[in-house]
Amino acid sequence: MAAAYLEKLNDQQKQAVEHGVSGERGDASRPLLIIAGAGSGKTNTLAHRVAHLIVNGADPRRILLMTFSRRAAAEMARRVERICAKVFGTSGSAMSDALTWAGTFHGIGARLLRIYAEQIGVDPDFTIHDREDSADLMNLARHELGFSKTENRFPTKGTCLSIYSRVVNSETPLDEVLRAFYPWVSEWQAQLRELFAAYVEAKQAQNVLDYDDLLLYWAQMVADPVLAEEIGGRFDHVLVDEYQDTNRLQSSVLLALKPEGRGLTVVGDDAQSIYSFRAATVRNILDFPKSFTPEADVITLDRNYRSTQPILAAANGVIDLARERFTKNLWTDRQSSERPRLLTVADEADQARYIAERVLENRESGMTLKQQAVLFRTSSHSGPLEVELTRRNIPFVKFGGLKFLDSAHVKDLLAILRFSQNPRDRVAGFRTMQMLPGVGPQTAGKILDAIAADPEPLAALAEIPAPPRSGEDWAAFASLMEGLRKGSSGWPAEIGWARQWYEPHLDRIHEDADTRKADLLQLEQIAAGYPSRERFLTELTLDPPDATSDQAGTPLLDEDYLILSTIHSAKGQEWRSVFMLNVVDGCIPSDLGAGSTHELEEERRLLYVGMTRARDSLTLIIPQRFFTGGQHAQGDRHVFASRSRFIPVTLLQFFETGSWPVVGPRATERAGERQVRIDVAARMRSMWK
DNA sequence: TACCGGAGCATTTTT
DNA sequence: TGCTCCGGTA
Repeated sequence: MAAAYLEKLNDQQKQAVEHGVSGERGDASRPLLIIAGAGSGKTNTLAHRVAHLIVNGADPRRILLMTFSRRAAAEMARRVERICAKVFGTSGSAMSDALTWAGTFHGIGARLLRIYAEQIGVDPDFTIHDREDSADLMNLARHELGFSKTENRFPTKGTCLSIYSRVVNSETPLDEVLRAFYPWVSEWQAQLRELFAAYVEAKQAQNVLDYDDLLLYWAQMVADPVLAEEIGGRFDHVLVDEYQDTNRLQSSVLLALKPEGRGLTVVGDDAQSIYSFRAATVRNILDFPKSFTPEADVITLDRNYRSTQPILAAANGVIDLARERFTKNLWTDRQSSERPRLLTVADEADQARYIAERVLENRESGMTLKQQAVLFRTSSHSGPLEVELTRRNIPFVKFGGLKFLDSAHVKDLLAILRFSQNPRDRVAGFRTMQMLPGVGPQTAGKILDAIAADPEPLAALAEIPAPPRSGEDWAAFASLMEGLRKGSSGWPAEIGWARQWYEPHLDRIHEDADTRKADLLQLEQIAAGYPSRERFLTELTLDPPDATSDQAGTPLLDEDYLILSTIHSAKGQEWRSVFMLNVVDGCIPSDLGAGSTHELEEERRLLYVGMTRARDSLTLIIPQRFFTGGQHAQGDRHVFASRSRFIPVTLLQFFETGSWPVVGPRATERAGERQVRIDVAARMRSMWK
């Protein structure tokens, strides 16, 4: 009976896959917690479990699979499909569309909200604000309430939004949140409450939802017993990945969906919890078993298939020093004589040179660039390295940090589309109007007020007399919006229209209009992949393209490139060779994260997560001296750094320590490089010719 | 009322 | 450093 695809799994994995499926019917509904250490084949196990459910008769359309990112969901669906294809023969590919409910918490939430919108009094045409939009709206409310001109400085829009978000996501009262995380703004508690009330009202009046609302409204829906049963009843099985990085609001949703835990499986690793800044709490995973009677079953996967034994030993050493440990040490039988390297270099420039050289050496010996990755705590840490890689023509793609969507021109174009999708969306409208010459905040506000009352606001736009200084641009704008309202030309032609209207304004507003135009063309390409404007806007907000490459535009799918990534974005991934930048106090742990023990412990786990991404080779680099962002405007801009406190002397035994460059023949080599540097200037100049 | 320039300030990680 | 806010000017 045992299916062939189960044979490659180890006993624990097999147990996790078969739990409640192959055995007695009676325990089929028992909730399950899988504690899966780094590299323990977690994704594979979960995929097998889903496939196994399907093979044993579960309806894939009634399986809800929630992962941390869309990318992870897609990967999971792909694997499930492959396993099923083997079992069912060729017809397996037919089920690729069948696993329809795979996505992130936020994505699934958005989808359910559109379905049940009418029942809960929400207009299904709502648009979704990303972080920046939310901050802008918060700012509008902040200004209207007069908090921007207080004697003592009122917290900035970003801080206000963070506080609001944490209150919502952690289901904790405002005063507690302020006390624990924002003690310096506690004097503003009353005003913040007022601000948040205004913010919520504004969102509702404008028919927009922010990220938190997608969870919050979902939680509200399932707080109603009838709706809870209806929505919960859509799914026979609910599986959640990366459970250690969910917050209380998410666990509330989950428990309301499946109060008895029937068909519920969650997977995670408390040692890899690194999202508490987003109100994720490790308590979710720890308290999961006891949330049910009888308690959920727990299966632990502690065999690591990824890293060599010396790498694992070092990583275990780091996490062993954690203040609280809840789980296991990982083990492996992948022997190797190569210990991870702990390398001291003079500064960030040397760090960059070293990596460039090593990466090329590795490639010479047959390791592609894609099999190598450079990880760092903070997106900006990779700056000098990016310069060095560009100089040497080493292609790379960077994950994390600033995104494509954050650039002003892309946001402009999206604002036009969003405004036409939902004319009540004030942030989008504001932004759109102000692209017109001679239209500033005042005029934009007045126009928006004037059309808001009309049942067809965009149609009303045509009736409005052109603002005095907008001249002929107004007519073109009005006809564009009219066209977008009617949707007569369809998707994706609409985005082309909007772009053509926008381009002259782009030329006027920005110096470097040409590179920006290329971005817009790329956006148009991406847009073509979506069936409708609404889907495009929603999914782009929920799942922004997360990579930026040095060659803007071309999707580098076939080419070879080096991976640069923040540690956060590296979650769940692995590479043969991993380099970690700036393993020094102040970077890991980050100065900002070293406040409470809580935060400090998370920084430690961050280092652990980074180290456990490596398969064969791991190098931690310690620049002794580096530039700071310029905090000390007049003072010394160099900072002398020391090895991260997470690697105390007692752990040095796990590493091969050394420094670079090695004195001697290398010196001439470096002198040679310096001459090459002149080329950079030449390249810069040639950009303008 | 739009827009420009200067001053002052905060400063990570992401759905 | 790069962004936001503020005040002066057209």
